[in-house]
Amino acid sequence: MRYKDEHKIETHRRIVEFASKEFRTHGFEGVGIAKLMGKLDLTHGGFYAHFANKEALIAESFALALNQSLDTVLVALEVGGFPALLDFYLSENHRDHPALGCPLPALSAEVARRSLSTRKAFTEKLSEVFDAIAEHLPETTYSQKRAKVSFISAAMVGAMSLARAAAEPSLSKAILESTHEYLLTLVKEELS
Amino acid sequence: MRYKDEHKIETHRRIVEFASKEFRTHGFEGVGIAKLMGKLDLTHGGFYAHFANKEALIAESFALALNQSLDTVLVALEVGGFPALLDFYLSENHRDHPALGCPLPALSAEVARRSLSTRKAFTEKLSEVFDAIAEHLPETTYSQKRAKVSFISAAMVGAMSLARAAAEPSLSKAILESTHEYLLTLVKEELS
DNA sequence: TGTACATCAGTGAACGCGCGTTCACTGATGTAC
DNA sequence: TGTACATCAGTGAACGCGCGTTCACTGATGTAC
Repeated sequence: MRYKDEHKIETHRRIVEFASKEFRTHGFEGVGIAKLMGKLDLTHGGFYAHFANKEALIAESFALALNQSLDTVLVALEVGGFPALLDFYLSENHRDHPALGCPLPALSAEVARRSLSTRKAFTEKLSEVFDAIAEHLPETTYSQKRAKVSFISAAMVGAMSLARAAAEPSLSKAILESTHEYLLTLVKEELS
Repeated sequence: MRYKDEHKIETHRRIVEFASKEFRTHGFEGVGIAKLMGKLDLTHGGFYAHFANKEALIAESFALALNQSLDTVLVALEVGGFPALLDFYLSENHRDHPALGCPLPALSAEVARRSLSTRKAFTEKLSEVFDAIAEHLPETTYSQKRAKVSFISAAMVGAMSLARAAAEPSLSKAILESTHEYLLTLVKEELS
């Protein structure tokens, strides 16, 4: 073959990687194929040599973002347990940089409105994420761990969504801080 | 004047009311002016006699949705306190009918990406909502009440966002139920 | 009560624009001789 | 080593479409006589 195998794979990877940031920043509908490809010094026509359509890019780049976010979460857990996870997830830095953060607060409401196949891909990844976090919990049964992970995730995701929407810095910060406080109490209780 | 005062006001109200449902169902970008007006048996041109632009409609109809949602929340609180609120908010019925439900899980991620004026209108309404709910809490200080409301709201909003995105019914239900369980424990603790 | 009139809520054609997608093509590349 | 060639990653014009917004207008209405 006249191009190395790596070549096309690398371009594909670059598109997915960049798209995952753009989607987190502007939403699925706020990112156009032509502009996206242009920012990568490519033209829009080539897009369809890599993806069946925009929906396929959405599913793939969402999964990448969730994987990357999970990696960060696991590192925090290994370094400092749940307190470290709360510190990093519920930080102002995370709030102010959606492009590099967890895709759930930025995009899960939009995922709910997309095709069934996109939602299925999302669901599978989310379940994997819950399982990976659950392993770090002290609860005895699997279902207890899953329940606690679901709750903590819901609270963190909701807090981040609301904190990003709030225009008043004090309100935004208060949402992050109170969620941090209550969740910290919850994960510390189990140690006593 | 040749039309009654009520006439234009009533048309304006119909547009905002219907738009608030459409936005919750399809997102801000998923609703077009022409189609919206068409469904109300009006033509798109008339829209600009009622609103400066689409952004103004977004701000106004989001505020309406949040007001209506607050009314429902307050009724639940008066009827059965926080347990009743959790029952209704974290129900499958609420999950499956976003058009008539709370706009926060459906739209707060999108609000975060809109104009500052829209975000300011959102922030003010959200603060009012928090205050109204806070009055039903037993905590002694205002800031304790606000902190608890922020946390409960964040958890409910996040749980609903994730539950709506999840394609697997068992996962979706599990998120709602575990959030319900943990929040119920939280609001019952204070009684002991 | 019946008619002429002024108002303005609502109409609908038109605008420029960006969207997702298709497709005939081009030209940089690795390979074969 | 140097050249001819086949491949296919990427190009860019074109498609139909819906978007938000503007604006000259129409015609249903309540009012004045």
